[in-house]
Amino acid sequence: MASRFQIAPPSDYVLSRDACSYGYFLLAPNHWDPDARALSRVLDLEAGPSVLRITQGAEGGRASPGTPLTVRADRTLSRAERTEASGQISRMLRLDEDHTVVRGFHRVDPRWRRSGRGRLFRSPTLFEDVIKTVTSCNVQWPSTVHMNIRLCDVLGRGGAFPTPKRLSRARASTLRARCRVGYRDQRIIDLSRLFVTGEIDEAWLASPSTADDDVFVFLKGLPGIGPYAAANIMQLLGRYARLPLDTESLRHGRTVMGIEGADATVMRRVHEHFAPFGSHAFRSYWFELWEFYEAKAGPSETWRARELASAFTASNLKSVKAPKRPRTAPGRAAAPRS
DNA sequence: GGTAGACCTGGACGC
DNA sequence: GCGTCCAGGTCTACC
Repeated sequence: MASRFQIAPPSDYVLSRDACSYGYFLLAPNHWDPDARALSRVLDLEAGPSVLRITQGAEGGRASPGTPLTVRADRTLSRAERTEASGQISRMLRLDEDHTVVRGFHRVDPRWRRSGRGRLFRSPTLFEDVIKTVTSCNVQWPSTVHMNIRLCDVLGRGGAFPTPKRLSRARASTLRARCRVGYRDQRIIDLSRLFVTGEIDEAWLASPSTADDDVFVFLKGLPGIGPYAAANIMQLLGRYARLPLDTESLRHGRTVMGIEGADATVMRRVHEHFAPFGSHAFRSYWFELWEFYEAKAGPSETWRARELASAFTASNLKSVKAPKRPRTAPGRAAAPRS
């Protein structure tokens, strides 16, 4: 018999808004159903994989903020498995960030107060976040989508994302030939081994007593992790002060912010622009980018992964004009959302 | 410390 | 359908 249980989210939580807030919600094994407003994925739990489906209120309807999340599993889960699943779902949906955290962000950047945006989707585990970040480097979005589908199909139990143990035992040739990860093959295996041996310590990385700079230096020393990937993993850890600047930042700087000049100049000015947002810098930066993507492809809660993949190639993005919105620095009046 | 080139895949384009 | 070019971040060798 299937299991069903509920999770109480923060009082301002809206699943369709807060889950559809970062590209990883479109990457396997995650599946967002825009019609039902439901997030499904396989979790590799103690007794084996289980397909979980998360909804808020009536399927397909608009739930009011804070409505309990309903989780349905395709098999009976033990009490321990329900606890395990709840913990992973909480991490994925950032249920640890209550309304006071989001309000704090809106005080610094009031542009997002009306929509309520503030939380960013991530993976159920740090390991999955790190590997997904590696698959997003040096490729365009469709390749990232395909690499994650193949990793789950080839190496995940029952379609789940592969565990560190399984990936650490994989052959580089399998990763390259069947998962199409290219030169990332050995780096992914090496990263997985570091998780298995405990040399990557999530508790230390996530601890408020660990300085951002120390985390950044540590991450940058990992195989396959450079400055961009390290900064991205930091935001996935909930450390939002540093920006993962990449070619998308250049495009945003030029087309949306109107910055001219050489790449290094644009990068520096993008960094300077968001620095005043302090510990919320990445949120401000990201929701500007997200608004641009929504101007191109419609509201993110309507996106379908496979249809969307082709829309997010560099050539397509370059051809789209940015939404018009006055840029706002911290403390200034909020611009109305279009 | 800064720079150039290799790494690999898949999309775009020309024929 | 095939071949070529290009985009993308990290790593290594070299200056």
